[in-house]
Amino acid sequence: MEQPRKRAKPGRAPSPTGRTSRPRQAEVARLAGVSQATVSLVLNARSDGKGATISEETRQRVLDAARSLGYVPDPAARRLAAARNNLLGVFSFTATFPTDVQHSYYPFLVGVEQEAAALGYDLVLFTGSSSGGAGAVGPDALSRVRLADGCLFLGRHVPRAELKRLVADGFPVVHLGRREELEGLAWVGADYVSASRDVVARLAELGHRRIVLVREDDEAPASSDRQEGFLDGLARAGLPGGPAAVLRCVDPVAELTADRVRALVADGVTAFVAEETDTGAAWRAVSGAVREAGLSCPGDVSLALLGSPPPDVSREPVPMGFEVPRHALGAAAVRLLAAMVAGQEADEPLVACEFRDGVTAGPHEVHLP
Amino acid sequence: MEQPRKRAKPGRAPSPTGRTSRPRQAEVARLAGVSQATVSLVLNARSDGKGATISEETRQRVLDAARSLGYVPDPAARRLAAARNNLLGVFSFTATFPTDVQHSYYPFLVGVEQEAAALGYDLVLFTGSSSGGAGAVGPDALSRVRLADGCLFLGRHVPRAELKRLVADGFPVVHLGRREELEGLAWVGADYVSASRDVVARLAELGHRRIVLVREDDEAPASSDRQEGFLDGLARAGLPGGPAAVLRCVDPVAELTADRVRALVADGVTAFVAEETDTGAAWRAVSGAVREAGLSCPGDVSLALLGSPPPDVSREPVPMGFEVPRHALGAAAVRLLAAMVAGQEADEPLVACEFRDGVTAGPHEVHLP
DNA sequence: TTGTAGGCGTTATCAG
DNA sequence: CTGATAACGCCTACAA
Repeated sequence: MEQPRKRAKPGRAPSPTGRTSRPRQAEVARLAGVSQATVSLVLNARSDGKGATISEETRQRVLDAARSLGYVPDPAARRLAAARNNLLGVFSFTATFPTDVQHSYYPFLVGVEQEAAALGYDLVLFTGSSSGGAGAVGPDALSRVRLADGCLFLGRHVPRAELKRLVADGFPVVHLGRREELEGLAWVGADYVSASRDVVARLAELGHRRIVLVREDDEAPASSDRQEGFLDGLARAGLPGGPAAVLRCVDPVAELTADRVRALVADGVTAFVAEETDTGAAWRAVSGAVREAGLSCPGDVSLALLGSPPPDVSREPVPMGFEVPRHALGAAAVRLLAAMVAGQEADEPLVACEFRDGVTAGPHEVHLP
Repeated sequence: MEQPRKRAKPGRAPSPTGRTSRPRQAEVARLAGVSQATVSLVLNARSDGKGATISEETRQRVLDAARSLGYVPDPAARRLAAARNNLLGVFSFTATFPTDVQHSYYPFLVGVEQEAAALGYDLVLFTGSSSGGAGAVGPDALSRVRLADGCLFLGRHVPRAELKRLVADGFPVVHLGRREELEGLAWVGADYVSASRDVVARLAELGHRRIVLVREDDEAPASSDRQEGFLDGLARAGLPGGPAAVLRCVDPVAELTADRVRALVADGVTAFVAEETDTGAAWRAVSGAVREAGLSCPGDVSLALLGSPPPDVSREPVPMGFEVPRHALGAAAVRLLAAMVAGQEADEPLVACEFRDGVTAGPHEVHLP
């Protein structure tokens, strides 16, 4: 029976570039006088002692041969055989690198990259979420992410149906930012509740007895969390809470006039806490109104900001408050994703924010009657 | 004759999670009631009319099956079979997202992402170049990039041997930034020569007859290019060039004193041109010394900066000069890389800089004797 | 201790 | 028009 002859270049279009092929394990094996499998064994010697059943002499011969040939394993083949490609996806619903740096995911990506590197993963950036790029825009645009071992999602407007499908299929998915509406979707977020509570606690510690929160009129989880923590902080300090402690403004800058601030202060308020938003309106309103009212900041009243100051006012005095740990969030998301990819069901949804002393809050001396 | 039975999970550790593995072409085929090969044919339908010998009905069945299964081709397998990935690699020799945003590749990446999206490629960020991550630091660290169809390299310190290997093997590689030392390495860079020449031309047009360049004492291609363009600009305008027109400083801020500026002006110099460097020292020195010398800027002398002003002086008057088109550079690099991947030998190494009028240069009235 | 024999998922060729 | 089938380069259970 005649063996079918090997085709010269079977199933392969002639390489357009005349690519010279690199040495493979088979050639190393030939040079070392061993089998290809042995080469593989030697090259992937388990560092954990186990399975290292290769004679030192053979080992050296193989190593020498590999070196002299300049052998380098083919990553594609390696990954194919390992049924895993060490790739984590990153999918954002706006351009990952928007022209407007302010709105970018950059700070998160710093953490994402670092942690991915530490864990031995490379990153796939799926493009065209906005720009209408790589994946045809069809309803299965999201499906491209399956090429990675798992995928990280950033951004607000997530196509629920698509994502649900991925989750249902058991594809490892992590969302950066709290997102509890979607059953079974893993996420990591910042612990705004604790952080806000801590800020209030610190103000109380400084002697403040009447503290108000200035927030915008939206229903984002990030806002509710802060309010919850704020009110909880008041309660724990035995301070008056309730609706009176919260100023909910549609347009903070317009509504929080100098007069209003003066009235509040006259009424006994000694500290203002602003929530952080995209626009930074709440903080801008508070600090502006206080200044206009002619009140000195750490002296007459104390201010705090539940988040990071907007970049364009970064030259102003640093407000007491907390930093959203964007690096840490990115890193945590990657850790969680990697755990899911590895089949462990670890979860670490909430990441602590870092308290920031700042210079806008000081002790409040209780005035004697 | 008994066929050897397939092992259940041959050569593969039992999946710890029992995670459902990604669907393969075989399953799509089964669902569609065709052979796996047919699936492959349908999915890679040649757009160039040829070989599209598949009945429309079958085609649809296959497509539907693939969609309903969420099928996505395995990039590793695809690569291994000598096809394309639709993946472009990005490899930087420092962290791609460094903590210090100033030194980041962000502006380039904006262009890279946009162009990749437009061309239908996703991006693979190879991590750990610095952080010692994914690819163990071995000599084969670079070779991971072979998973992609081609790779973009950013950064100064490139392991020459490794890169050379990739290039020699015909793997499509593009370096972002001029790099002619390495034979055969494709690159894209900014056209500093033309841009600098244009700045001089503009100054000459404004009536300036004695113009000097202040540069630092390094040998970076970016510096030499600017000087070359500067001198060429002088020559074309029929102005005095030669070494006298170039102030080469080891420490510009220290060497370019107010006195020296005064002396130069007394000698007939009416315009100063500073090169752009990492530190921005040349520009800082020039603008500082002129100010100290009590000279008004667009009035007494004109200034120009061959590049973008350092961010920390961005509130100062915008200097005449040019912008390094970082977006465009990133985009051009991707275009070139994509062309190489497609087997075309296109090249567009030099990208034009954008002239910036600024407010630091004005007409020079020739004083009557 | 080493060699043998699949098989990972795709692509492309070649007979039916 | 479709179904086998042979690689691609590597990994590993199992036999010798």
